[in-house]
Amino acid sequence: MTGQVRTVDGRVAGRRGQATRQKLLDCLSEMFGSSPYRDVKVIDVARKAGTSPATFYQYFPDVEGAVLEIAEEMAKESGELADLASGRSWVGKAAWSASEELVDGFLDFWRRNDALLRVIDLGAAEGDKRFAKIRLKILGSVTSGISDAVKELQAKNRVDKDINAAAVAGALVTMMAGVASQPKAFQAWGVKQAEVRPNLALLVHLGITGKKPAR
Amino acid sequence: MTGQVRTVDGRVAGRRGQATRQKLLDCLSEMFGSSPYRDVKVIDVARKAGTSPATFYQYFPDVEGAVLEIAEEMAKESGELADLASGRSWVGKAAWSASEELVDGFLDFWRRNDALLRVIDLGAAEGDKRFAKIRLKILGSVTSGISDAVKELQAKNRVDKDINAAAVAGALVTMMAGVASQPKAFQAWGVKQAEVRPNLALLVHLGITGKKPAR
DNA sequence: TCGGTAAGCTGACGGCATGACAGGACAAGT
DNA sequence: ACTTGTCCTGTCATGCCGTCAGCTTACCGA
Repeated sequence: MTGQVRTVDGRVAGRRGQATRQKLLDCLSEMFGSSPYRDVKVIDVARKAGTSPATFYQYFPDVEGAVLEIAEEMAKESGELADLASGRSWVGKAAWSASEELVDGFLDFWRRNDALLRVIDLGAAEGDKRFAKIRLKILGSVTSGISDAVKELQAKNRVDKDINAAAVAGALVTMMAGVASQPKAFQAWGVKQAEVRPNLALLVHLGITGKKPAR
Repeated sequence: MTGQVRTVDGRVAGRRGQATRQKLLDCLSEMFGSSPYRDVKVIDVARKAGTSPATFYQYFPDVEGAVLEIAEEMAKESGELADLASGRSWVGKAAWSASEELVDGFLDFWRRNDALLRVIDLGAAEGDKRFAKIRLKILGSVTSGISDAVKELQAKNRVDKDINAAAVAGALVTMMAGVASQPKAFQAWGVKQAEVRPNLALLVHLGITGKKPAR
């Protein structure tokens, strides 16, 4: 699918080249966890990878370019999210456990990749289409899964027809993403971590089925 | 309340000084709207304000310091948000219009200040306590307003007692904030702007009252 | 074994941002 | 006009950015 890996100046990267390239990506990933986005410098990444800034620019046009690379990688892993909403039963008790699992799976995924996802969110919000595209790829599968669930319930007359399934799905996904990326806020509001998940699951259940869960 | 405005080296700023200081802040605000956070440079702000970088460093330790200043200013204006949730009736038809007005007011506020709020969110998510504090100040009033509404309904036995009011309120506020900061995402999911607000209001209504709105 | 070729890496450079300082410009009062 | 205190900027050292030429390394066919 993707052609060979190429350097900025057009040469094809060999074994060794790909290794250093990957090492640079790894170091950059790690860096996002430890220092603010604004302070991530090429020279630091290069030093950490035991190479020079010039080498970095052989493989990436700039820091953003490298970030996009990492993000693409993560987007591939985000396929696991799709199963959290698709192919589930959203009726009765099954709907409640589906909500719980959706919230759990989503929050876990987000917390595993929080630093990177923050950067993607920022880029997308600032209007960068490349970041927006990746964000869509990551969230799209869950969103359409939820959207389909709502539409199915609408078809069975279990949910009002004048609800826009996609809008509700998008809002619920956005809610989960937001909650996952600001865990400290809930602490400040006097909410324990353990309390967040069930209450979030409740809101998801309410949003999808329009009813209180039957536990 | 706040003491006199002081320069970095401790002198008190006079009339003229405060004027240039303010101009720098204004130019910085404007800059956030037009260029990515990562690329905002002191020299650009200074040039835009018709002064020199040295002057900037007279009044602010760095870009972040200035951002915090602007953010504090905005936090003061965020008092208007408090009235969107407090002192409203959350029963029957009144609850529906309260939901609509809450969503409208919140989204408008967020979109008016989106660039700055993005930066605050990022700072808070990255663990900077100063930004987290400001974020709390902005969102706290709405959150506690919603939280109180839920608690009141719980007291009247109209909402289950095992719901954590603060957790639900926080999640709803986070949802609104997330939706406001990523309007493009909904477009990509095929949802028109006009569709977002009513569906968001529906979710807010469901979350607070636990019931579908009586329209 | 031995060039030849392409890949891989780095030193070094001009350019720009940062941050500190001293001294000049300015306004207001005497 | 002179003084005083505030305000601004020229200048400098430092450090990062992004690029290039050129050196080293690995691979390959003869």
